[in-house]
Amino acid sequence: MPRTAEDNQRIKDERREDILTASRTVFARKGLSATKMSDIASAAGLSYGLVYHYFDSKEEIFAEIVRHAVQDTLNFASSVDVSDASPLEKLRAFCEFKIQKSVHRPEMHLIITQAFATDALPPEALAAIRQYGSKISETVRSWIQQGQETGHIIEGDPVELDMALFCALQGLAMLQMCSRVVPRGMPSVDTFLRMLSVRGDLS
Amino acid sequence: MPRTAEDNQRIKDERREDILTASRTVFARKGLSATKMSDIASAAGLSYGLVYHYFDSKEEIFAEIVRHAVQDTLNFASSVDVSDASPLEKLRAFCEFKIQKSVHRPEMHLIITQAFATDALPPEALAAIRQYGSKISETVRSWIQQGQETGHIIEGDPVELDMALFCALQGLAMLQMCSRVVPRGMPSVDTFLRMLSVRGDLS
DNA sequence: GTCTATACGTAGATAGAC
DNA sequence: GTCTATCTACGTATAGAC
Repeated sequence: MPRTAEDNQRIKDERREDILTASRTVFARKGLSATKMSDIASAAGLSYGLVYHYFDSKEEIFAEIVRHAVQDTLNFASSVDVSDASPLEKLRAFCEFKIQKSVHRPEMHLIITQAFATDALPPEALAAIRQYGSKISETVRSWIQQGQETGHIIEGDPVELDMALFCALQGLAMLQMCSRVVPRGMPSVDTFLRMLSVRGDLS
Repeated sequence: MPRTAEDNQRIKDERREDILTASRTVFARKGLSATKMSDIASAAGLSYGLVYHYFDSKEEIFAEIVRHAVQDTLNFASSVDVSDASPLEKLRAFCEFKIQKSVHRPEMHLIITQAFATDALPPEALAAIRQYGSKISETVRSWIQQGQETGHIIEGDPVELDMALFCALQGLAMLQMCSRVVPRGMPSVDTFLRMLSVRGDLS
């Protein structure tokens, strides 16, 4: 009994997902240019040529991963933004999200950063990245400003505070990726939030 | 009048330094594997083949840069360590050093990190890197512990606090490297130190 | 849909001229 | 000491067999 068109489509979707999943680790570990298509193929358990059946090029895979990662974070930030939580709670939720991602999928954040730094990247992926950067920091900054108005976030330039938080989260993803195990003594959300919160608001 | 042996030696030293300086930027920007020898050559204003007169391979240049950067930071940390400053002041001095380096030579910190992450690296460079990681964090951790004993640093696992600080500094270098200009609103030392210091010890 | 074999280009490294 | 020309290896992408 031959496979139906639906079966084929399902296989195709699965393979695409396999490739993307495998690529995430390899890209984060070795970077875009150092990653060979053969690396991806073997990581995904596929033959070399087959990868080209699903993606036109290495850069296309990279761009796709970036798109997904960006969308993921943006979605979460938006859902938090429209919630009725307090500004500090929103910041906490966002940090927890990023930290959790850093632990379980450190590739994500790191690949986004690579995309920022790298030169040779498809224009579409670059556009997504730019949007991500401005949109996220814009949102986080608004939380900080609201918190300052209610007196739960310390005074100071929101841009600076936003950057400080970004740096901490960024560095965490980096650290997580380098040390290939989950190290004991991971920084807690509270430690990071101490940079922003007014004395006494955290335990 | 022919050049003396000293002249030749001086020229040789200068060229080596030229190559290293030029390489730092390129490596940080593009990563080890994406960097071509031709990139380095043109960045240094030299011909392609000449680079091989001074270095045997691309990896050797990279390793040399890493060694320098590591030594630089280690030296500073040691000099601070033996000073009679308070633990919090030592931490502040170290942060200021790293932040300043991040601003003026963001390549440094970023290249060290790359070296951590990358797989294909000369064994010697790897050894230097490992030493760096353990030595630095060991020193910083000792400052944190001393500060906790004198009551100027908050209670908590020193390993965790050390990591948090490391993340922030790490992320800053990354950010600095990605946004190719010196952005307004750079995080201040105080903001980072708020993660560690007891309430009221900072302005 | 999946694989292996091949053509093409590019980058690392060397040799030899000036 | 400095350059250009060349050899070689490897990685991308494609073509064609199963």
